[in-house]
Amino acid sequence: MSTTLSTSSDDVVEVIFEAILKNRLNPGVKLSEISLQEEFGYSRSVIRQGFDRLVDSGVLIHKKNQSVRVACPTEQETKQIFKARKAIESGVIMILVEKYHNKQLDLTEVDSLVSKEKQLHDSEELAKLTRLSCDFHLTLAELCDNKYLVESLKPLIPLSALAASVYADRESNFCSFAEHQELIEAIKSNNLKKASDAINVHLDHCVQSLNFGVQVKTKNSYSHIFN
Amino acid sequence: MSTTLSTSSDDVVEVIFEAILKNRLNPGVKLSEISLQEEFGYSRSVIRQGFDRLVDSGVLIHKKNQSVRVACPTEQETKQIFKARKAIESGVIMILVEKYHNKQLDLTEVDSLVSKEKQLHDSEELAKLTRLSCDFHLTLAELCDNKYLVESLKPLIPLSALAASVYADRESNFCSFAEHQELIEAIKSNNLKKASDAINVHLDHCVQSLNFGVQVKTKNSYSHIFN
DNA sequence: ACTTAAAATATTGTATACAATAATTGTTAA
DNA sequence: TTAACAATTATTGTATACAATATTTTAAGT
Repeated sequence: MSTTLSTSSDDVVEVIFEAILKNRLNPGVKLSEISLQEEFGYSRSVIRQGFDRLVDSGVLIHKKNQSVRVACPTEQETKQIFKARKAIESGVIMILVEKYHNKQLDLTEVDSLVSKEKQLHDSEELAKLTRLSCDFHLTLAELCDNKYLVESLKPLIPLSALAASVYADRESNFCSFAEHQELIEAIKSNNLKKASDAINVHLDHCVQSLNFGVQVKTKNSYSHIFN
Repeated sequence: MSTTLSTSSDDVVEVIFEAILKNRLNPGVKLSEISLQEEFGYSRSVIRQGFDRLVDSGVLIHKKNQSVRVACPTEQETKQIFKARKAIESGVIMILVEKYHNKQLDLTEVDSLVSKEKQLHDSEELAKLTRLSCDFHLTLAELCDNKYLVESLKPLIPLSALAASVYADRESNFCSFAEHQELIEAIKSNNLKKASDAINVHLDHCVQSLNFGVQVKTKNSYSHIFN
């Protein structure tokens, strides 16, 4: 839930979210307040405000008297994240089906998102794809016109991206645009059951595509990752 | 999502949540940092950290350069809050039905919560009832063993309590313990459909019991509400 | 070379100072 | 009395200082 009028710490939150979605900030990376002070031009207190909010959402981890670190979801946490997403996003889809049925829903934005995904997929630019597929899920939530639902989902998206950056290998089809397309078609078909199944299957597939056997490796440097 | 090791601002968050659930802090009440400084014994920076987190969750409202205020959900916001809850709590119930079916769920805690609710209802101590019915819903979420789901639901509970304190009149049966009992029975019957319907109907009833015609009145003083 | 311990450095936790802004009070005029 | 405006007070937004804690480096001993 953002403050009614934007404050400086919003920048910090936004930039770090963005860096995670762009795969610039990797799981486990340490972020010290004074270092980022130079990066942002704000004083430590402002940086810290942003950190606190990110810690609250689970995207940063904070142990007392230690620097915050980018979260590195375990296998169990990843499964929890997607279970929570299934709950929230099932609700999102239910609302959207109803809205669509009542002709109160404009899907052109998501349609174009999906076709952009297809383009990037075909041109094999995988780095940017993560970003787009995150946008897809968040945009669906935003179309519900329910800020509480959006705020519930919001932290789970970068967390999912972090999980993917740890456990998804190159050839794994982590968050398939084809399934996004099917989901939209299901909504358009006014078929609640079909749409509901589609989102649940899609999110299950996300988890199934991950390889939890990999050795988790964390990086420590973070220069030039915020622009 | 709490910090891994607890910090001082946790106290602030906890105490304010508590005060709302106990109906001590009413919607619209202004909270200044320096005033609460004396109340808590922490310095302004710590109070502010707590405020920031509560603003993030939507429980406090913050406009730039003005004191934070306890949220006062509008009719539309209240409906959004309960729509979001339906999404999240439907997911909660699905998980619990599965867990119960696999004999991995111990319901004694919620059973005793419901019977306490019944006792309070019979003795007509309505003030404490709000607190218990909030606990009921949060406890169900906690039984899922999914911190993300719990954190999604957590801010919606005090927001619901605030909505109730504005729109529920004395005789309205806002969050009926009888329906809580039915919900638990449905889970125990291993009937997913029945349980899923029960939570949706219950949350719909909560909204329907509210009277949005009332004149919203906000208080301004807040002495002796935190203990 | 390797381990351990101590010293030095860096970073966080909290309090506080000061400027910018909002809220309040007081005064004057109609 | 009431309304409008000015002066005062109170409160927030941000930066910074200092103590407490963690991390890193250095040095000594084996």
